[in-house]
Amino acid sequence: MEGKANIQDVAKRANVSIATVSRVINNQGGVRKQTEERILKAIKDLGYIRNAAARTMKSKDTKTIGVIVPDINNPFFPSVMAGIEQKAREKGYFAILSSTNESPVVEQEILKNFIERGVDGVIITTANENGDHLKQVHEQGIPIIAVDRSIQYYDVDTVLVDNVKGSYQAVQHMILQGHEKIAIICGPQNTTPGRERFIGYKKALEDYNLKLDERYIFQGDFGERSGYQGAHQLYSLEERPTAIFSSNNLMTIGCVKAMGDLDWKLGEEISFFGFDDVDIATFLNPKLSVVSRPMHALGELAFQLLHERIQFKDPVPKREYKLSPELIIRESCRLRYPNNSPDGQSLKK
Amino acid sequence: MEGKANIQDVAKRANVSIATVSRVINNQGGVRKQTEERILKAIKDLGYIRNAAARTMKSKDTKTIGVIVPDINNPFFPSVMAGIEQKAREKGYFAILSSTNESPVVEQEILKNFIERGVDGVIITTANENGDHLKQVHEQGIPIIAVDRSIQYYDVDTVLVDNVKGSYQAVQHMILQGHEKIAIICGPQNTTPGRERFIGYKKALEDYNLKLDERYIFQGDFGERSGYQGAHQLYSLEERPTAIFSSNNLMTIGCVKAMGDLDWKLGEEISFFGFDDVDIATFLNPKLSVVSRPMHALGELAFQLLHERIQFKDPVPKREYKLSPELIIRESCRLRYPNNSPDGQSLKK
DNA sequence: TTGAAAGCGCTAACAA
DNA sequence: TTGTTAGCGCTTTCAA
Repeated sequence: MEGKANIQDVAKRANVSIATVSRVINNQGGVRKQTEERILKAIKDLGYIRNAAARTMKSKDTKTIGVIVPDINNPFFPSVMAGIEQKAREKGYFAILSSTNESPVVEQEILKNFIERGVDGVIITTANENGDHLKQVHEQGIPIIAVDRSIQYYDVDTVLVDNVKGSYQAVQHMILQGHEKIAIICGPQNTTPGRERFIGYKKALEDYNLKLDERYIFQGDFGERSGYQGAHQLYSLEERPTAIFSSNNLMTIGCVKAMGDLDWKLGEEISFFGFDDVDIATFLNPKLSVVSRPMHALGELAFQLLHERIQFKDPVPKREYKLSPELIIRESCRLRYPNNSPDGQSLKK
Repeated sequence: MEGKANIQDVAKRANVSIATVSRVINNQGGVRKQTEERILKAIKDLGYIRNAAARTMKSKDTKTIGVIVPDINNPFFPSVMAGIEQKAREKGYFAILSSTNESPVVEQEILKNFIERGVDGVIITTANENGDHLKQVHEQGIPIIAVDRSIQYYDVDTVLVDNVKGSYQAVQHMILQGHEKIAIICGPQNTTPGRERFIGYKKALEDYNLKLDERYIFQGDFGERSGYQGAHQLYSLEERPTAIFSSNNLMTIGCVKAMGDLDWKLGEEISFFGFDDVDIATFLNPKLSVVSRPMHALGELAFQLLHERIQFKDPVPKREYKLSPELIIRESCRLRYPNNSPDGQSLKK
């Protein structure tokens, strides 16, 4: 049947009022079995599909949540999104996904669009942690969950990975392997993960009485290219580091690429630890040691929190979750002084 | 200001009628400058954001397109999506993205949801090429563009990669390198790429008078695991192939992993060519030769076609585009008989 | 240049 | 168990 039938058409064809049709559509009961069947048949015959816009105008909620990520090409985000989507579908919600390309302007637009569409909630990894632009969302009474990056200027439920812990442990591992000249390729310091991973790095050095050396700190932007540049810069140092910690997946890839180009022997001349597991990790020789994040779980938890907020509008205080990352020790971080100091004992605090 | 202002509130505050406010919101002109400014101020003061649902009810179009992919974790799709999104944003459209996990049932649901929401068009890589489930969309007069996988039972604009050509050239390359026992790890034969890449493989063998050998054909499902299994199976053969062609990125990864585990020396004992470029390609030694697809362009073109369909509703006949893949010859396919037949001359047709 | 008013398709309160 | 009806917030004639 030609589409575009509306509730009127169905009512007419089934010889009932639109109210009755509405009852059937929404499974509200209170309709005689016989009538219901007639209506169901009419719906099928007409190929009727209810108009969400009209429905939303009355009932307010849309059963839709908006999801915003900064970079859809970073495999981390599709994984998180998959987690969100799965849980959302289970609860009868529908997720609409958007990527900002790290542009706060685009993020603004998307957010506005989300409000226009009346999403019931928003899950966001923001391109602008300042958070001013989220105020409008908040004012509309739309709950927000921050994932992976927190929001500064007001309280939002937040789901993070314990970045400090992850990078601390990674750097600690390097130290215990005897490394002292440990470089870091940082992420942007205006992002939670960028900042926190740097903090973990500094803390580990401090705890083991290694002093921070500016030369070994490279400011990257979480992009592959900056990882590549970072490795180059560190290689050009007169006194090269013996180990490098990379703050995320893409920079790890760039970094390892550079090492190949520079013929900087991974595992021999330069040890390595990366935040985020990557496809290439197990294909390299030596295999990359990494800090791995529970991406799917991150997404699931985010939706769960959002769902609670949507259902119980009461102003529960802000909640913050930190999921633990997992250290995956493979082969790229080798003992620094195989003869002198087999396990770095002398360095223990 | 507390949100949820509507056009009424704005009108009241600006001392005009809602019609005038509407004119300003939609930039229709015909409003005195002074009045417009008053209205703009009211909008700002009230934090007014127009209600898309109400708007849609009148004006029909939503400036929204729906995008469906089968597997958001396959990096191919995020790239395509990025292409779509970019073009869409340029034209003032908003893309809502969904992943089906290769489930036709989920795809159905999503499609229905898209119709309910009144999307202006759909771009889809279907999990069910049969296409019956798309009829309802078609009947609503919503244009559809198929990407990467075609639709069988009725005419839809389609954007594909020239799979036959790509795999033909890859296999041809292997043949010219002197290989005769060339295995293929196939994709599902009920998908366009799966079928077509197999066809290219067969055609190349035929053209060079090599006969098809059942033992060298492994049926995979485009997932990493099946690539892994494929390599294992081929390795277990009494008479092993000397070269393998893998039909997509994920299976390539699985395949190479297996080779590592089996200590099947890539490039020496076994040559390799894969469809789709992958991150790991240039990190392996030897580097992987691959057929690369123009993913971003695929997405851009898809949106462009869709946009045309949305604007000019006239029934233009179905169009089908095939973008050419690119052969990236790196190192994983080596000469088979370095002494006897240096460049495969004797095999030329 | 502005305003009044008729719906768009639906839900839900109230009536029967 | 079913029907009548009043909006939801907006766009868009038509009139002024």
